[in-house]
Amino acid sequence: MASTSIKEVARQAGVSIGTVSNVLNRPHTVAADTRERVLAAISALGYVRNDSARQLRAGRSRQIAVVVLDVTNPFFTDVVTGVEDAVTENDLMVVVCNSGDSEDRQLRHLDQLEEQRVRGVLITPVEARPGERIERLVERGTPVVLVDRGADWTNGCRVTVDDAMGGRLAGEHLVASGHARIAFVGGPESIPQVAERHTGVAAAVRGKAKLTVVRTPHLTVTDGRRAAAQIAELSDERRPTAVFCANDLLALGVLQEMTARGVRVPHDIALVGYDDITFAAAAAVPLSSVRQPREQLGRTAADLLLQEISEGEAHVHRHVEFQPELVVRESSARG
Amino acid sequence: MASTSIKEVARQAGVSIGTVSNVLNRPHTVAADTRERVLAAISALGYVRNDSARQLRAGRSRQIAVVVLDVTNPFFTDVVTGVEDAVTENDLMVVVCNSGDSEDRQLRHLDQLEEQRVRGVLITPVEARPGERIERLVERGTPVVLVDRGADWTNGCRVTVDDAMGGRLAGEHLVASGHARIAFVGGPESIPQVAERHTGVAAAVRGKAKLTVVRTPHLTVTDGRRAAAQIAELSDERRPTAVFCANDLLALGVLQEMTARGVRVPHDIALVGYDDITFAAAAAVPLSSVRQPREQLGRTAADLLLQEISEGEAHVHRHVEFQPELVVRESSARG
DNA sequence: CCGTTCCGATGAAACGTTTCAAGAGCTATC
DNA sequence: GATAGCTCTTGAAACGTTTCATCGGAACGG
Repeated sequence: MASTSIKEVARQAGVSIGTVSNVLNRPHTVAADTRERVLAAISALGYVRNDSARQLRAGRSRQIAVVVLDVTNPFFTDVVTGVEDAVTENDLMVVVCNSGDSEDRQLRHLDQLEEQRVRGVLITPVEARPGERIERLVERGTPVVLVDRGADWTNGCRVTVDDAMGGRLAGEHLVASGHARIAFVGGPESIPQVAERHTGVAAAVRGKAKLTVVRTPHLTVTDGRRAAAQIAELSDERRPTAVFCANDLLALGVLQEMTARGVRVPHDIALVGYDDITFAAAAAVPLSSVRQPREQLGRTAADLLLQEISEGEAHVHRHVEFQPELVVRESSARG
Repeated sequence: MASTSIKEVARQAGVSIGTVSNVLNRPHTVAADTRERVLAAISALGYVRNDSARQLRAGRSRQIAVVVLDVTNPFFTDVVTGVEDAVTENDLMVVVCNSGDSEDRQLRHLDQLEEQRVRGVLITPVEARPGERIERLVERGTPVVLVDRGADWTNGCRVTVDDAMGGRLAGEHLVASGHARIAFVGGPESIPQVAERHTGVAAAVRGKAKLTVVRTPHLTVTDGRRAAAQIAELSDERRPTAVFCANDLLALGVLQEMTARGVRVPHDIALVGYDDITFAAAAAVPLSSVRQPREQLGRTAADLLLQEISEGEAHVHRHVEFQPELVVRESSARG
């Protein structure tokens, strides 16, 4: 309980505390028998290093932080997995913080993290672009890498996925499949990702098919069902023969509502989602979807951070953009 | 970059460091104008408290850790959310560690956490019951609460969900719906949860219906499809009219395969899953499922830990068991 | 036998807080 | 005008490491 310190280890082993420290940090500089004695004392006393003291002396911690928007969102948990992969070799530790989409909690986490002198921060900020708090963090010398956020931010590295390209891929696929009337389901446009995906599909379709837009208040299954109901009620000659949704939840909702109404997917209407969540492949009709390299996003973000940490002043910020990939499944197979 | 210390704040404000510390920790004991001066200096210099020094002095940290089996599993992320809810009021911080089902990583995390002198640990250990490392942690005075693990462990608090009861609920529901031949799909039995759910359904069904067991190597959608194929190929008089799956992924697989084979759910075969993951309600045929109070599990675990922390020696370990709840949806509606 | 070199161990300083006994300066009381 | 009792501030010690200059002694060369 009363945690034993290096001092007691030293006494027990009959050496000075400097020697114990050497055993811990530079074992080769210590004579073999002394080392043995110290190690014996350590395990006899159940000594555990005190990281606070260590950090205090070192002036910095050995942790990097990932601040995610929402731990319950598979996108972010996959990113975290990628980060952990990249970091494990270095003797750094990853701490995961959840802002839960609350600016207040994000703030509290950043305060805490700065007090802990973390070596760096990977963050998808609640706001579309990093606010004053994050800028201050950077200014004071903590490297920050932005994940999937912050167009035209230049004070740090960024990793993003090309959402316009994702929209384009979906659009091109549907046009190539011969669809002349296509709907884009998604919203609100204030989410940059949604707007970009829209832009992308619009560009791909332009001049080749008619694009209808169905706005949704959010990106949920329920909103998808509502949008599908709207679409299903259009007259035959106006009803699109293909739907591209801004994410998979919407697409699942669309699928569900269409099935309930006897509209067959893909026979009567083709369907493409976005994100390729685990359940896309497992849906009643396996869902075509645009996949983002989530783990790689995390891995790369972590690599950039590690580079910035090791390069110090010499570091030049970089922006890495990933290309998404279209996964074609039954829901958009040529009927 | 060179983080400013309390000392420079003191100099800038023309007071002693003790006074600065007082402004930070007991503002009311400091004269108003002095306080103002100090606060001005703090913001002018961009001073950020050094948590390591603080902790070193205090002898303990202000963090509690949650070590989860798998961050990408929605079960655990919901538990984490519950923990965060419970902890926010206290000025403790939650750090999330992911053992990724690897004993090695779990070990590394526990070592790190102990060096950091965390106040307590919430953990679902990789092993079925806490191993030597966890016992040592407890012995040395770090409170540990086990989440959904560790039958008959007495060295700390535990929270669990009554899996046998979950199985029983599903079984009773299906029997009450008039099914005479029921299948249990799941495996491996070495997972305590699977075995308990099996026991529960067996008890509920005994004497009222015939229970067939279809073993699966894992708990995935693919395994569910395979199991469904086996079931679909039985002769009409032997084929069960209802299936209870050990988790929702299996159930989704079963649903998919049945649909593909033209077997209608629930008309030809009823289906009940376990976990009530988000996508259970969003499946092509909304899935009946046994729901576990995931967030509450986390909240309660955190509460127990906080109690143990505050009660100290006087603390008596407790075991809280939650009852799951059956959510009936279309997949098991009376045909 | 002396000077040099090398190996290993030592002791003290430093990191940035918090805490607490003690002191300084006032006011109120007698 | 001395005493006591305030309020506010101070200075020093302590927390447990790491680091680094220093030192003792052995080995070695001349």
